[in-house]
Amino acid sequence: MKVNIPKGTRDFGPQEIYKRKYIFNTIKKYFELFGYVPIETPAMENLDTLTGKYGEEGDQLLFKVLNNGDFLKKVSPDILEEKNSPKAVKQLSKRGLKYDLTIPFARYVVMHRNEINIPFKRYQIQPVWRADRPQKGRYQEFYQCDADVIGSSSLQYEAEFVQLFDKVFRDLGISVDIKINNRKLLTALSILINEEENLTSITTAIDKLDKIGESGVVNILKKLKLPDAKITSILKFLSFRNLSDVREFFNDIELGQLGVKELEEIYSFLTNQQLTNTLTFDPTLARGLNYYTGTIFEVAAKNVEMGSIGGGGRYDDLTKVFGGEALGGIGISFGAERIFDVMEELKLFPPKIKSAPVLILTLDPIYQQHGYTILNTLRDEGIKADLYPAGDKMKKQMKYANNINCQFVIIIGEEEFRNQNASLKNMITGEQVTIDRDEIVEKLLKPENH
RNA sequence: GUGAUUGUAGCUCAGUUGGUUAGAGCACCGGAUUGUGGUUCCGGGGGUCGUGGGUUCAAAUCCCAUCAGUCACCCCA
Repeated sequence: MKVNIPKGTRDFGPQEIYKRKYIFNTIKKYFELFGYVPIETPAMENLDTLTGKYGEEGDQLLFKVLNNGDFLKKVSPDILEEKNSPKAVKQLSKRGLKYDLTIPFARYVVMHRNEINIPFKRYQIQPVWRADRPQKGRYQEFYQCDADVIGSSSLQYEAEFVQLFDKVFRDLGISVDIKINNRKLLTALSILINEEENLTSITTAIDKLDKIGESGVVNILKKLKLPDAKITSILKFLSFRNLSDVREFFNDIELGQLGVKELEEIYSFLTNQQLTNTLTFDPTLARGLNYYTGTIFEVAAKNVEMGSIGGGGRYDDLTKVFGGEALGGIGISFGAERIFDVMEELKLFPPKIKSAPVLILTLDPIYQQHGYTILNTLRDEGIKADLYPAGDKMKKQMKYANNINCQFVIIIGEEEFRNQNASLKNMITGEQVTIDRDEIVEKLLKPENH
């Protein structure tokens, strides 16, 4: 039988799990340190909760869960006859796998409005699913690591997220550039050139700049039938590298002034704070997600070819789609899968990311109970330990110990059994000593052995 | 959804213009070494050549279809 796993999914072996946990734990550590509290939401949501939130394309990428029971019986015959999938889905499926963590979070906030304290700072590290075609760094099942603050418009949180990005990537050893911009500036740009109805198209065009270059962006803008003068204005805006130019550029646009003021306030929060990584104002940063209304972030790894490994931004009315009161907020996300790939590529994982147990070897089944007693003594002391099942030749047992990267093995043979002691071998140095039973724990607990 | 590309041992790959029994390295198993792994030497097992069809005296090799992976685009993390 030929077995396989679904497209875009992966198995993770022990080594990969250790590495992934290392990333998640680092992120989690700083989420906690910054006062965020964890929540989890189900793998499945009602389809009504998910559909229509991610655009038409997003709806197609939703995994739908087939209804239980005789689901075909409940579908009206005309719809089956019509072969209209979107219509049929409504009767075939009432649940879907979650597509991101943000919409389920919004649903959570509305449902639990009276239990949460505003401002509510939550983090969430869970898998999400998208029926996308897989490619490098993109899977159908992947983890998102999100943190959001809702119910406050204070720009201190922007500063906080900059520092959160900075510290996490510092700890992981990835050198990054944290790019920052404000959607208000992009909106102001569309007001300035009197193209407000094209805001979204212009924004998505700008977002592609680093991929398709200036000429590519110009081509898109020309297709939108923008006159050359307006395109020139857009390019001028994109060329700015400091805020004073932007302020001057938007002299008469109130929203533009506001955007600059917000960015300046974020910078002033950070004035006396040490950042390991760079923070760059980037007017070309746009981000595709339409719900962002204020500050936007994107984090790019230096020295490696990879899309963004983190991002986020400020939004209004996250909860409005579910009929709750309009609560705005700001959130960021770490692209854990891509961070993993970057760290593999740059060989940034620490060599000793896991610790193998001390392995007890017995040279004859008659000593197995004896070994089992020692095993429990070690475990009681909190020493990670294991006992090789009796019977195999010493060579095979040693090989096993070597393969699982044991630092120490304890050997119980005829001699040790007779003298009530044990042979302790350091697998790294090859050094082997005979010690009393009582000394084993003491010896293994020595700090240089950890 | 659109396009490109690759499927040969557990893994990474070689395999000439179609031509005898499809190879290598690593991994695995055994031995050299009956109480010592990681180094060395010797030996061994393991393949429907992704699948199905076609062309041919003859197909891993050529053609068609199909499935799967990978990569790019759209979009996105």
